[in-house]
Amino acid sequence: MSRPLPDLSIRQLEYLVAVAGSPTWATAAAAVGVSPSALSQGLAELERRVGVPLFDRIGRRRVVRPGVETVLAHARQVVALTGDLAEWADRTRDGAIGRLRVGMIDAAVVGHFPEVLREFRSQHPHIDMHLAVAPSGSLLDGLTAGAIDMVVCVQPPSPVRGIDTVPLLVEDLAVYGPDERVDSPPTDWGPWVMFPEGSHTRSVIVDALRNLGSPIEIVAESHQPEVLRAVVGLGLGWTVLPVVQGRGSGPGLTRGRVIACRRLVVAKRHGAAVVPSVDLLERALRRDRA
Amino acid sequence: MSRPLPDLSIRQLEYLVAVAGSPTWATAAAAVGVSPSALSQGLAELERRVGVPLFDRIGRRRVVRPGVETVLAHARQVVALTGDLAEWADRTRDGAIGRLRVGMIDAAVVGHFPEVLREFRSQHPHIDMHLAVAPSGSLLDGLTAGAIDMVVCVQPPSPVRGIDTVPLLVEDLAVYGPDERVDSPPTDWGPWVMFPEGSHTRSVIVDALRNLGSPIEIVAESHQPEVLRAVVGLGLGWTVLPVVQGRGSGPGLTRGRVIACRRLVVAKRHGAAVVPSVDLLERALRRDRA
DNA sequence: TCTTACAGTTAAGAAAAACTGAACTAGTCT
DNA sequence: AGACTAGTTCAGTTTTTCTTAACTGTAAGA
Repeated sequence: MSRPLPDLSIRQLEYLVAVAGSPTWATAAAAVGVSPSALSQGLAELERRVGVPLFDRIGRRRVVRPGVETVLAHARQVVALTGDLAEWADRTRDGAIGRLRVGMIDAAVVGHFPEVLREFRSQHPHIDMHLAVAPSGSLLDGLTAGAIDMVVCVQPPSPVRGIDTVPLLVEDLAVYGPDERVDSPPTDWGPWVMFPEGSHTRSVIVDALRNLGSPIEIVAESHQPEVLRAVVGLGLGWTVLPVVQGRGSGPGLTRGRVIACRRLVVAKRHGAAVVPSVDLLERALRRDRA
Repeated sequence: MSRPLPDLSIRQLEYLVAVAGSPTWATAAAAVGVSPSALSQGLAELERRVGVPLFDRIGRRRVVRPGVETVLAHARQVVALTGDLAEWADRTRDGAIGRLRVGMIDAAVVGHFPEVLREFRSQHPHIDMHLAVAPSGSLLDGLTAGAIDMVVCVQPPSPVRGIDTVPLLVEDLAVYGPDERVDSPPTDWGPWVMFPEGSHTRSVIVDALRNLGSPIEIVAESHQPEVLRAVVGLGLGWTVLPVVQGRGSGPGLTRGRVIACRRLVVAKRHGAAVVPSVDLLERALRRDRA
């Protein structure tokens, strides 16, 4: 049943609406901002394409025939819908509305950017924003799968296919131990309580410790810094944490030297279109860093 | 508020709908019957005009972004509306539906074309038909005013500005008198009961009588032939009627010679578009005459 | 009746848009 | 690696649409 649709242009439908609402075609032409000739030709073309006579000549002017309200109604409706779409596009383009699926690691959410996120939320209430907090690896999985539009995570040890990363900030990783032994030489450190195997941060840490000559014995693992801190507090071992998550020292938790740093990046799908709302958030994050 | 609307073409919206419903753009291109290249360029243009990114690249294929359902919904709606319009146009074009405002003089309705009208009505039940029955003069007024699309009436004595007439049929006008005196010489005829001043038929009749040398004294007037016949039956005078309306002779009503003829014409506004439903009726009338 | 003004159309040419086929780029599959 | 394939870009052609200018037909004054 899909015979070729008449290829009416929005422009022509606009002409028709304008003509129906103007005393004379010349004024209608002025209203839509074209020459009377263009209007005349455009409407002739519209009439030809619809294949049904649309106008009557009355004296020296032409009027929309009674009996073609169907067409006129169609024109009005399409023009109105297009107007709505244009408005939607305008607002979407400057980020006033839109959909935003972000993934961030915990440190970014609670450590670095809580204020940025709060402010973004209040300044763009019409952006439909979802925030996924998870380890870098699963965030990047979500990104490739298309469930997330933008990720703030630890720079992957090796580039990931289909994902572009841009540096965002560098943060220090410090040793945390149960007491002042944290100031002893690295060879005396440990055992360790650490992020699980596969964690980007863990690979950074393990590399650094190896370089320092520290023995690497791991007695507990968790993705949650709070858990790691607590375990250290129980005296079961040492850990290495981003300083934003170490919160200085405390009872049973003493901060030692900075032994490495990890790079947080903004990751997006390779070739992903620039979406205003996403772009807006990324700018906000970078602005905060500066 | 009337910033220029984006000039989206129906065609481009069709592309979008096709792409959303096809596994691959190539198949979508085939579905709408254009080359993949055309589809690609068309959609790129659409995206440019809307001003908002519409697609994501996933692997080597492109998919409609989540978040632009707004645009997709708009496209679907407009395409559907256009389909409806196309269907309406098809049916209107071959006269299956439409609006039809006809004016006819009484003789045409009850004398010449009752069968044609009845059949037309039953064969085209979806044509919204209105029939106005009135004297020729007021029908033509209605025609110029645009209230009527087509008129069957007596040919006006002189051409009417803005109205085109095409002959339809010629009918005889006969003298009717109270008794066999109708066969006497014209100089003995009368007095007359006649259509009112201004009637086209009356001017035809008066001309004919004058040529025959009959005295023209008018004692009663009516637009209604039944009334004229009745008045003649009462013995108040003579009349001249189209033979279809004299219905032969009767008590107190004797038919005499044919003294003139009047031309019925089909009248339309000058420059009026050919509307299928109107055209259809006119053809039916002419077919009946042949 | 002649002139003038006006509403809309037609004509000619320029500019923009859309299409096709061919060459090309970049993921995917084997 | 090599063949394949989805989609894009390019070049050239056709189609559409616009502008200006000349033209037709109607209305309105003088």
